[in-house]
Amino acid sequence: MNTLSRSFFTFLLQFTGQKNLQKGRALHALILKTGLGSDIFLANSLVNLYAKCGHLDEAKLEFKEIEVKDVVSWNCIINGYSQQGLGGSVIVMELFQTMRAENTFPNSHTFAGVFTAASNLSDASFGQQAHSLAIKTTNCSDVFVGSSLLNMYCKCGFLLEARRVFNKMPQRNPVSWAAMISGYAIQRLAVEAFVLFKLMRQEEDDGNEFVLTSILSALVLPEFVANGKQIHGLALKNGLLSFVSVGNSLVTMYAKCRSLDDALQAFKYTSDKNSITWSAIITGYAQTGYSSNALRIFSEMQYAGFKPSEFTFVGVLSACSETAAVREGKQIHGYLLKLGFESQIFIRTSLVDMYAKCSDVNDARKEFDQLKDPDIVLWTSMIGGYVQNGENEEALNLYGRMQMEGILPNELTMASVLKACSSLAAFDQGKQVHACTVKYGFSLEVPIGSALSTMYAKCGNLEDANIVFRQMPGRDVISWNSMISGLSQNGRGDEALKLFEEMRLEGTKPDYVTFVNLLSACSHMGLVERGWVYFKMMFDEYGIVPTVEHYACMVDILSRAGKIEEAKEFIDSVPVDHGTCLWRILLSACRNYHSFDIGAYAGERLMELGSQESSAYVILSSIYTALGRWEDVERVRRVMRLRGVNKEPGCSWIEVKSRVHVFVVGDQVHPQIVEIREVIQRLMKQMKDERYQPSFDLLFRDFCNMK
DNA sequence: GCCGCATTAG
Repeated sequence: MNTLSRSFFTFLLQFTGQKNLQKGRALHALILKTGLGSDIFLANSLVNLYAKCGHLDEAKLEFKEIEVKDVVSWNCIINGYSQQGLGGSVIVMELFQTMRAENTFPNSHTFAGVFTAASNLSDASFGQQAHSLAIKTTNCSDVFVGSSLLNMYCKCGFLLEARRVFNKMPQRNPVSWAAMISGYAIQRLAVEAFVLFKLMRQEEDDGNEFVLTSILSALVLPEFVANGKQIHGLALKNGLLSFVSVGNSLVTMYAKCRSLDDALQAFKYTSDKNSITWSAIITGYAQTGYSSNALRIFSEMQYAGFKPSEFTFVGVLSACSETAAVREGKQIHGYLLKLGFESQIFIRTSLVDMYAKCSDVNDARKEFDQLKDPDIVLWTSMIGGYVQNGENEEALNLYGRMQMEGILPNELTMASVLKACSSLAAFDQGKQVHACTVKYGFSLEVPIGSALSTMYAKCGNLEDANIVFRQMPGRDVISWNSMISGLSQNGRGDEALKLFEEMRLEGTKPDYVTFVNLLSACSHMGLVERGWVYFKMMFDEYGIVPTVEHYACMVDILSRAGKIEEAKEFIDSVPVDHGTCLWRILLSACRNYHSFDIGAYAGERLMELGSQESSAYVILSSIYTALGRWEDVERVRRVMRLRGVNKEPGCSWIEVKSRVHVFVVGDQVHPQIVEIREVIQRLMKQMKDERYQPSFDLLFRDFCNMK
């Protein structure tokens, strides 16, 4: 009897290790036939067999059959469920309570499973309760208990607690090191992770494939690429490159460090590629701006016979977003429908994002509306989509609906909503959103801080913009840019230029937007020389190649200062294709300075280029009127009619008590139009009384008449 | 004689 039981047991162990359910079942039948089913060792091992094969229902059935359960019976069922992730871990909590209620004392094996369940659930209070019980009843210096415990604290975000457990461990194995390092990696603490990795190498060995993937996942910024290469070398030396997980982590690491050539090499040398390998290189290219490479590799992947996963689709869809490749995007949309991925929430989010970035905000909304319970990322994507497409009112409407449905925003939601407020100059609403950011406990880090200071600046409240800007714990180039442009746009150019000097002192490298802001500040203040200084500094000191925007600012600076001739020569020297915008600026300046000859020249260039802007034709014809060249006046007006150019009506808006009031030229429909007229009359009278001379010269009059 | 810990992709 004893010998039979022992040999059954040996086979059960073997089949469990092989996860061979078929042979296991046959053996199970044999055990019942021979009447050995009540042997506790065999009964526990049967529970374990079904649990390890993922058949938890059968495991549970066998577990219930055991009349006198011992701690191992409980351990087998608990650990079976804890390996099933989130769903199983909930059941572990119940099982653990029942076990204690039935007065079975947990041991170190139990706690290992319980801590794993708590980490799956990110349930720190469950984990801590179990921890205090473990201290009282179990030998906590066990390496399995220690590793699962510190992993639980890492996954719950208690890094210091995790480190305390880690430090106290009398012995550590690669699992402990991997868990602790990935704890730092999750919190983006690359330096701490790497320091710990070095400590491991000093103390013990080189780690295994799990340790290497953990440390690689921490190295996500270009400044860590050298560390990443060190790990790569170590993996090569220790023969760990044969693990596909290591290859995948290397590809991801190089891509995140923006070393795409290295990422491609790592990809090529990963011999046993899986779908993750392909997704990693595709996402890498997509996120570093090499969208066409991403799409090319996506088709190679299918050619190589790999089925794309949901993660692959997220990567290729983001590649389509970046290049606004709506045709490819729609094809990929069709493909993922065929594979049945459309109900996955982050696929839906990528689709919304793709359509919104392709300026197809209606299709984006269609995708958004198809999901019953959008999560916060999806809400944010849709709201951000509206903002990107200038549909700021829609963005605020949707945000209102989101609040009504009781969904809590995240930092990115708030940044988008603030941007909508900025564009609408919706001051009251902006302040309310500011209050919400405080209520939800968001700090003034990028992007909220910059969005807030931009909002205040765009609404004309520079003092509050500055307060927010000064309180930001860290400022990036975008924060500086938004404050500089806020000052410049509100007529405080001198402060904008001072702030730029402060930015340089603080060591933040300006980008091309900074220089657009600086040049536009110079233009408002009439600082021609200073403008030239910045224009030259941009390339000479920072290597930024000027774009049409910068050339436009220079033309503006020169022509506002009345240097019309110099502006014309400057435009003729511009080495890039600038379309109509530079001539357009010069033409306006010629109107103001009555430089009719150069004005006529600029206007003719605009007509040649087929300008669709009515004002260009209007000014040109008024210049010819002033010069008495009636045939040319007639010719300009004929071309204008022929091309069907219409004057866009002027439009302005203001927010009063959370309502936006829009006015169009010649507006008669505003409900308070009578009162508004009275105020205008009063202002006109006051203006006259104070002897202000409005400019009503010949050219402006003509401009008004042509409406 | 049975049971336990970790990694990569948005």
